[in-house]
Amino acid sequence: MPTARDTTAKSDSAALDADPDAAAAHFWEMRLSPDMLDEGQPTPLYHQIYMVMRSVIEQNEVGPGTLLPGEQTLTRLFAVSRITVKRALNELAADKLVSRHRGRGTIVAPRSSIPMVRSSFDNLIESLQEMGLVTQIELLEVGEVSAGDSAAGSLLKLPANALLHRVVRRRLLEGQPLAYLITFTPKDIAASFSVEDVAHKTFLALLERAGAAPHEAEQWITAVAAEPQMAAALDVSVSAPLLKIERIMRDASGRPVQLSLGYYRPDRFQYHVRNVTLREQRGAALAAE
Amino acid sequence: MPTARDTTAKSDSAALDADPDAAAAHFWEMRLSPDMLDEGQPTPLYHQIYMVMRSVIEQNEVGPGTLLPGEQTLTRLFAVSRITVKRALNELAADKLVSRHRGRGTIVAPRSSIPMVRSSFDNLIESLQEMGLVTQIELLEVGEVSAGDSAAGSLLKLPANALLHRVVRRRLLEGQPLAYLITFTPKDIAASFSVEDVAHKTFLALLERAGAAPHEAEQWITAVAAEPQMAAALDVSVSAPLLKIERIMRDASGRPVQLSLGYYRPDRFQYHVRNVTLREQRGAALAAE
DNA sequence: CACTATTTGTCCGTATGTATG
DNA sequence: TCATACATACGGACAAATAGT
Repeated sequence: MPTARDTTAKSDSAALDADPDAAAAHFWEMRLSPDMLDEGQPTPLYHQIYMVMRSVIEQNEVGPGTLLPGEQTLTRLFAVSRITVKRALNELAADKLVSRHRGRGTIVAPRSSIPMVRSSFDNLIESLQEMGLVTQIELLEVGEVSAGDSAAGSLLKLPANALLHRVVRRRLLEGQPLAYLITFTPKDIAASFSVEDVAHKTFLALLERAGAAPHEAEQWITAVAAEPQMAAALDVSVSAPLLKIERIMRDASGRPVQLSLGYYRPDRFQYHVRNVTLREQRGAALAAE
Repeated sequence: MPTARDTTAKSDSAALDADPDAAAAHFWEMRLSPDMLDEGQPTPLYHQIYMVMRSVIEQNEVGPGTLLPGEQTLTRLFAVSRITVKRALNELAADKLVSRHRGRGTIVAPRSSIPMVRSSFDNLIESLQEMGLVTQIELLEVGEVSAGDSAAGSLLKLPANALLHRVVRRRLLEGQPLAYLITFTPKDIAASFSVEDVAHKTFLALLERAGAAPHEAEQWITAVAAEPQMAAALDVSVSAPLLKIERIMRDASGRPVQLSLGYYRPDRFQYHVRNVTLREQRGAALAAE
């Protein structure tokens, strides 16, 4: 992780320890290469380079203030023309990820520093406050849909002519968009929910009041590209990656009482699993093989 | 799901039930629209259309034998020129997802039916076989990196001059790309790993042999956009959403013994969590509020 | 202060790819 | 299929700003 003027920078090579600039150069030589790009892809080269550089910055491989290699150097490292490199760097600048100045170079911009939520579902009682208090809810839509018109109907195991209570909300973290949440509840359970209720009370409380207290839950976690609607609500670009958490909650009798679809900004929310025990962890290890 | 000559086709509208062709037309009218394309994106329009149609086919929204709308119709639905639609359909044909015949139209090809893996880490001993036997591993890279040159070093809590054993692999499911896996192991633990070992044995076995049997694991799950390299390996386009699972494994003494970064195709892998108990589930419910 | 090396900005001409009608 | 327009990518050239000598 080379920093612009960091005389304490270390490296594996003793020769590089003395010279921080050489250490930084070594870092980029190792990190960037022409085979990170693919001519066969329909995506333009400048955007592929943009993706690589953005990843380096967002994954904190280089810190704010770091001087990126010059256009000439990147031209050599990626084996493309200078115009192509320039365009990639300009896209980074347009996204405020770097700042560019003639004669000075391209410098990694300071972090926006919006805190990240790490939701762990094995000890969430503690992070409950972090999650519940620092974040706000915005009610976007309330309405009804036919079970037959929505994939939610079959997941909740309802006949096609049944009605579903549908709520769309947005969760904010420190005033910044965090998640886009769609909740489906069977009409008979949601009959007593008023708009006021939905806007101000938790669904957990409402479900308990309706005599449909959740007893178990099942979740599927995956990644999706942001569709225009949620992209606008979450202030990301269309097709940006989002973490999707689909959850079905059932009551003590096993009847599905709620389906929720949550779309989370990955830069502000991570799903955390810890203390995987040995038995599970053997599975986890195998899955990573 | 309209099928070419399926008189039993159903729809939410009674009027459409009588005419299967009208029902199919209605399906496509609802499913496709110009909003699904983004002129502002660097990805060419023909490829965006290709992605949309491929998704429709691979998600089983239409079955094999289904007649796709003609080029004229797609030209209208997507609001692009006929040549652009033609190119998208030709790419689908090149991928053997459809067959095209003059005068007949474009027909969805029989399924290769790539199953989806649902990795649940609470009962993985059973799906262990599913995961271990049905999938294959390809070794892409083996090498060493300096801890200081990689973010992995600090995560494994190693000094900057320490060495890391780095392995890049690809996991295939039924011959199709499933995951791109990068594994970092401290050099002292990995000293006994040969290339043969890495290519044919599980890391779990190798770690146990090296006296660094994993005892606990911690995971972070998030979504990222595919970089060019992993996009090529996973056969997705650059910037496609991928599920990222970062995992640190520690031995009984708490020392980190391995860091693995897994990038999974969301259409072939989902992280599944079930049987969330009441205490956890109250937290889960709140997080979704 | 000038001089120089470095770095980004701008412009040209050309070839190919993308998209329209 | 053709003609047209714009985007992408290349190589090259020169100008303008910056930092160090």
